[in-house]
Amino acid sequence: MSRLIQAFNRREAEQNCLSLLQLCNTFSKLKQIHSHLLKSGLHNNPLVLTKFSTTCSELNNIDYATSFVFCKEADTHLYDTFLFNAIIRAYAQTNHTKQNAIFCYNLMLRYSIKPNKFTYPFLLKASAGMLGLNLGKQIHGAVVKYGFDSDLYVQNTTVHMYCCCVGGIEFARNVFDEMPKSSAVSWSAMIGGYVRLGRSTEAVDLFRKMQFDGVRPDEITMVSVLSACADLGALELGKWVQRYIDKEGIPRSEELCNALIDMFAKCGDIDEAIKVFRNMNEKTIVSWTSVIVGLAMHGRGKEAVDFFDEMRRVGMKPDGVAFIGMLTACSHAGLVEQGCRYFDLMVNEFSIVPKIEHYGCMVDMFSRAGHLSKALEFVKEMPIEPNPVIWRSLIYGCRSHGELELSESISKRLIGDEPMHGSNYVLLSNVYAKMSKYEKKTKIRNVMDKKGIKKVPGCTMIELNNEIYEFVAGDKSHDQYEDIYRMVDEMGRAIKKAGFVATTSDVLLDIDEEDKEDTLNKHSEKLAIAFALLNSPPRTMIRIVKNLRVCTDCHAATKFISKVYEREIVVRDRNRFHHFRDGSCSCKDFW
DNA sequence: GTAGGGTTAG
Repeated sequence: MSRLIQAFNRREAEQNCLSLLQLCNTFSKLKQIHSHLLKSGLHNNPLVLTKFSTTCSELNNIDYATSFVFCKEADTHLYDTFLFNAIIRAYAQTNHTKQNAIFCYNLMLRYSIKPNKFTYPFLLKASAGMLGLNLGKQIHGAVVKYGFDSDLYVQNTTVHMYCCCVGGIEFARNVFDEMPKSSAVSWSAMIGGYVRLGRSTEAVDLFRKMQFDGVRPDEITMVSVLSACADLGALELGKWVQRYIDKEGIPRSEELCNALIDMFAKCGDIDEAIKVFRNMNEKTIVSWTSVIVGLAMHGRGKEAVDFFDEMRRVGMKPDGVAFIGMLTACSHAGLVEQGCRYFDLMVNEFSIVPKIEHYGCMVDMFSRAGHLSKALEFVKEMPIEPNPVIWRSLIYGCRSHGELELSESISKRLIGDEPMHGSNYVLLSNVYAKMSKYEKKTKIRNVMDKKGIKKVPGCTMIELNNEIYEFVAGDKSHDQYEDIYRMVDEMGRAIKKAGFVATTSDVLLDIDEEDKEDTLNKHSEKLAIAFALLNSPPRTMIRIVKNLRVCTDCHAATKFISKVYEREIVVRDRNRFHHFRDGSCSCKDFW
């Protein structure tokens, strides 16, 4: 090696050194090269220095390069834009080193090294990951000041950066709207930004505008659009997107297939999701996990277990997310023993350190199944501090299994920790309602009113004839609302005749029985179902999406509706799917 | 010699 570097002339030595670095694939080799650099004096070469830094970064050890480049003895005359770009890029790539990227940028300015148009995408990427809107604005300001804001690459990264900052989406949209020219990348960045914020309707609208503007989407754009469909539960739209992808010859990348699987699973067509999965040539852990999570959401725990076993047979190694899927599957299907086995398997065989989410799944599983003391014991033995999500699953379990005192003591604590979080009050008040403690329930309600705490309003979406409709409780904003309410009344009479008795205990308000029933009848899911009965052909399936958990009364009523009106009704709630058919639900009343 | 957007859970 030393002979190679000490070649006849400096130029040749430089070239040799660059190719050595190019081929270097281990850190020990790199150290060897480093010592030869120092001996031969080649460390005083800007090209070599930059390549050295890039190689360090590729071997995940950028700190090694910087400690050398920026040491006290270093020759600062060697610093140039390329060198800084390489280092900033390396730091921007890794989540926990992003602030170093900004630090190096400041250092660069201090040495009067001019940033160029390549510097800013790295910096914008770094500030995107740090979520600081002010920092993002500063970098954007510098971009404008140096005149790099006319560059398409820089513009796209700026849009992405603002999308990633809390409260930055409108800034992103401003930059996006001002762009004289755009590419699929610009649109994907903006659409992806809306999707990440859960503003899926806007994402879909923007996709439509993209087509109107004649910009050809690529497979990355389609991944975000599918993600929006999944979020909305818009199956028809999702199917249309799938046809569009085929028609336009957009390549089906792994990620695109994964997004298709996820879309079908979240839109209620798990069998189609499995079909996409089976047709994939190369399945990744994400593909497997998406199917497992999908099966879990549909309460098909046994099949999820089969899938997991198949995955292991073909040699795919499960990761922490796959185990979350499995634990959720067990939880939703009441497979407590299986769930415990998977938890042990994860820890002991796969050496995965459980995160709070894994513990959350376990607590949820125990408390749903009514093993409340087991759940509490588990919480006590957890090596990490339980979070409010965990306490809330305990209360949910308390409600289903009549544990009044336990839920009161947990709620007290939760309300102390998060006094403005509405669901902490709603959960407790639901426990009271379930046990007919109406005075206590009213008291909670009054506390909420006094503190100005709002319950998240229930909202149900339904897709019909290429249109997405939204309903909230007592909604009168729809053109057809008179017909809808008439239909709700008719539904109420029909199911009563068939033997349905309203379960009024979930209603928050303390009013007399008849009024309670009236309030129940205005629940958003009932409005959506009535709307669907009015506007879709007889015997066709009805699919609705609810933002909260479905309430006991609506669940019971929907069973009767499915029988009386001969309709299969698929409800996606915040947690899972319910398939209602001929008077019963796929969740077997376990949710 | 350097650059941009994406998928699984909670």
